[in-house]
Amino acid sequence: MNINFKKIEEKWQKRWEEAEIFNANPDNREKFFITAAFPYLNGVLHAGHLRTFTIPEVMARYQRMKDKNVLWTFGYHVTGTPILGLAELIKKKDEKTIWAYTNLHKVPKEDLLNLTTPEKIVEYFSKKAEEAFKKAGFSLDWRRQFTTNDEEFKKFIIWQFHKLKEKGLIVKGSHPVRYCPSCDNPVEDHDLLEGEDSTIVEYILIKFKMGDIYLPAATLRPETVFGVVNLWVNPNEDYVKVKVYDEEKKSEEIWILSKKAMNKLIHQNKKFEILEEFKGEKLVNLRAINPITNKEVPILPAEFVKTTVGTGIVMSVPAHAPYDYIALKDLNKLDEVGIIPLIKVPGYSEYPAKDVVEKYKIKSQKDVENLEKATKEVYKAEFHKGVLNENCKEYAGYKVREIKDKLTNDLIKKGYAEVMYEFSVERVRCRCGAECVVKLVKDQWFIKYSDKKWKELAHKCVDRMNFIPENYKKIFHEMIDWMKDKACVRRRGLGTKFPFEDGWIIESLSDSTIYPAYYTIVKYIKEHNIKAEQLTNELFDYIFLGKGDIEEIAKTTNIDKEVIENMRNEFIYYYPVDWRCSAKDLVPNHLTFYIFNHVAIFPEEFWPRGIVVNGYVTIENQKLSKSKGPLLPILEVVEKYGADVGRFYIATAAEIPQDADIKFSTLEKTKQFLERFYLLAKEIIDMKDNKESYIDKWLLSRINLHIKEYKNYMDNFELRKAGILIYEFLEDLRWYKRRGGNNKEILIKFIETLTLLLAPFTPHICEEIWEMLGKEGFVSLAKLPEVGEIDEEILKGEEYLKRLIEDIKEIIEVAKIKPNKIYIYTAEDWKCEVCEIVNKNRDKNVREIMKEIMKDERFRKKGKEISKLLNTIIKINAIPLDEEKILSQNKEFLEKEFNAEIVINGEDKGNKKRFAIPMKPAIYIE
RNA sequence: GCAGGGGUCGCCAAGCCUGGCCAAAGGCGCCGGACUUAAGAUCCGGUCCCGAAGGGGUUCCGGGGUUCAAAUCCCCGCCCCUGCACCA
Repeated sequence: MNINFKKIEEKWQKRWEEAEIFNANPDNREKFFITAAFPYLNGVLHAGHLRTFTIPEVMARYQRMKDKNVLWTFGYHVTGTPILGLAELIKKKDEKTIWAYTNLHKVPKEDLLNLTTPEKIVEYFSKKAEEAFKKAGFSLDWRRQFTTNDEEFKKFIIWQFHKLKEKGLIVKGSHPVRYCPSCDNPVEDHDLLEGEDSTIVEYILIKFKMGDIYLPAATLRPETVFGVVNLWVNPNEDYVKVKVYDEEKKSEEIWILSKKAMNKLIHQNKKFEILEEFKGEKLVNLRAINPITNKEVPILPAEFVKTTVGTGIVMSVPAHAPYDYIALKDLNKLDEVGIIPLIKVPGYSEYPAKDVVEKYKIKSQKDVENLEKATKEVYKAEFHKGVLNENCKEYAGYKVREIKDKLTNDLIKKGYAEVMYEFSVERVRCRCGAECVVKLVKDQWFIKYSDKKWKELAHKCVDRMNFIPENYKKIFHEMIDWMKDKACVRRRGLGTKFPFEDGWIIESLSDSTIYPAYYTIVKYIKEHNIKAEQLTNELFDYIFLGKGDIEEIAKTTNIDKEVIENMRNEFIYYYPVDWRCSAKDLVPNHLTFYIFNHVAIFPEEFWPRGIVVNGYVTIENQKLSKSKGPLLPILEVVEKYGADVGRFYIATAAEIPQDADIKFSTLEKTKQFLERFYLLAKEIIDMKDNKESYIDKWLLSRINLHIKEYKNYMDNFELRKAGILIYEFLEDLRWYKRRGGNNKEILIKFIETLTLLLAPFTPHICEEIWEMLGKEGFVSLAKLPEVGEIDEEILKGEEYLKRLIEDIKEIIEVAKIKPNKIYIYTAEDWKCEVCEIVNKNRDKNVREIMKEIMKDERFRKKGKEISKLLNTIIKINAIPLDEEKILSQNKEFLEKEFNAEIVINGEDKGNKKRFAIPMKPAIYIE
């Protein structure tokens, strides 16, 4: 029973292409614009792409069958550094790269060694991607393809940046990066030997004063500044007195801090001139003034002070920091310097630090293990539940977590404090072996995502958008709140030249935010051979914003007025994007930028309408990896299992938000399933009989019920549920046959429906069957079936029979009887009446239903019995049915099933009749 | 740390929002049967424990609670995964 899927697929792909049926042009139908985040082309399309792209592909086909005018297309992302880096690695014949690309990406070695420039790589992999899309049967409009390195597209990006700049959203500033001083370069995760998962943490330096000298105390808890009773230094470490020049503030000050800290701050916009070097002990017992409280405090020695973190100067807050508390006790100074409570925390005394030191039985500052635990506990409790007390001046009464940011900003604004960046882990090392530092990059260009007004617009957009799954609405709101300014230019890589300063290239996440708009017009640019230099800012203003004088623009750009008008109209027709689909990794970056940039540039009617976020893909429980594998290229799936199999499997392997695990054995099963479907269709088409029977109506009802459910599922992107429904169809067919159904007319309707519903998932095999059914035209363009009559009673009747069969079977098995005669007794009338009352009061709860029943005096007499009955009726969800009629109609069927005589409501054998309940008849077997 | 997702009867995985057709769908695996020369495929049945009458018992990470009724709602705790940006 080998079916040549490959041949079928090629046949239909060719026909689709010849007929150009997926090319989209505006007309008077309702439009549907769906997009997926385009792929980055530093390799072949793999199983992850297959999932993320099959979701919109299936949806595009579904909507097309709902008679929508669907725009569905793709571009390629090529800007940035990875492709550049790949070209260099290939040129160098890097062993690991060669291995990965020949074995995982399946690039023949002779081809691979040729890919020594970014341009060649883009050309090669874009061809491969196109081949993969085509062989997977994607219904794309191929006239709209482009890459982000096309000169025409770059003009679009330049226009976008002008729009942002006009609104004041492109700004210059500095920002911290991980940096290797030895390589003199920022380092990315994969450049690191150690400390890959480190993040950059902001320490606050509170500048204590000693005359005109500052001692910057580094802290993560600036809110405790009100409770400082002394400062700590490490007596054995090296400290320096320095002249500090701040390059940003252009100011000069004298500081004392550890030598190590100075060496770090060199990278953070500061220049130093050493005036004096000494050991920490020299500072001991000097006094310094807290700039916030003006309180003078002594400087004391402590060994726990590390100079690898912070400045080597630490504020001491014994009420809330276990280290400080125990160190003061060690020195026997606690009484002398005092202890100031600041934060009230439920479950702790005035001095939480004291509580935990006692709780963990900490005896000295050398007990680091317990001190860490204690510190964590106090910090957590105080941050989450703590409220600042009256010692905290204007911040009194606020919760720590609410006021912390404001307090910090206030301190900085007033000049009492500065920011110092540190890694979250102690050691971060570059591949070259050198220790990395946090460097503050100067004169960097940013997109000002921190802008409050901008954020408000983004929130407004999110409020109106649809999200699949729904909880992403909340997540996007949070993303918008957390968004900081993003550096938008780089020195290296492919991409658009930054229009406002030479030497920069627009960073690749920033050049891919509003490109779906470009899809709507790129076909005109290609068709009319429009050159990059013709694509002026004024032209884009007109097309996307309706601004400017078209006559003028036509003249200056030398583009036909009509063409410009068409572009404008096509944009208006298809925009906004109805759904944007992506895997969840793009949520905190691309998808959020997508929203931001749309609301900044376009009027409200063109803001995004919806986002679909899908989970990841694993293969036999292994994460995908472009460099280590597994990868499973789309082309390999298509080759080994067939396009339809791959599509159906991946689209239904998991619900959208869940991660999907690809299992080869299940893929194999899917293949068998599709083969069965095809053979079944063939069998039905070849049928000669046309026997009508009672069960026909049941099957029709089931078909209609499934059509209805299918549409509900598909409209909500519940592809897995829609897929499972297809299997239910086959189960229905089994029951239909078992009940003696064999009506060709009905079965043709059955297979026709199934073909239509499967077509978005498995279009090739469906086209083939559609043709076998003698239908005109492509199933891809056919209309979905309407929902016909659903006869609830006949559905319930069959369900009743199924349940009865189950019951009888169970008795036979447990009692180990071989039945000769089966007696079936339906419930007495009064029980059916109760059942009816229950069904009429579905919306009420049990107690209320009981009240309703007890209105009748006859029932009141049977109080106890009724309450039991009521529970059972609810539990088995019984509805009133003419059971006796169903039984007698199907007596023959039951007799055949059990090979025994069936007696309906006959002599009460074994005193069983009294057990009968609506939809659960009593049974006696002999 | 912050945020999000998750822990279900061998495995995978529904259900949870909207409590009661939930001993809990479906698939895989396993066991038995039909078909077949055989294999595969397909079909029928079984797969927590007990049971010679459709029943009973014990289950949905652990512990409390709400309710006539909890896998589902609430509280506390444990464990796992992902993201935290300048990188596509």
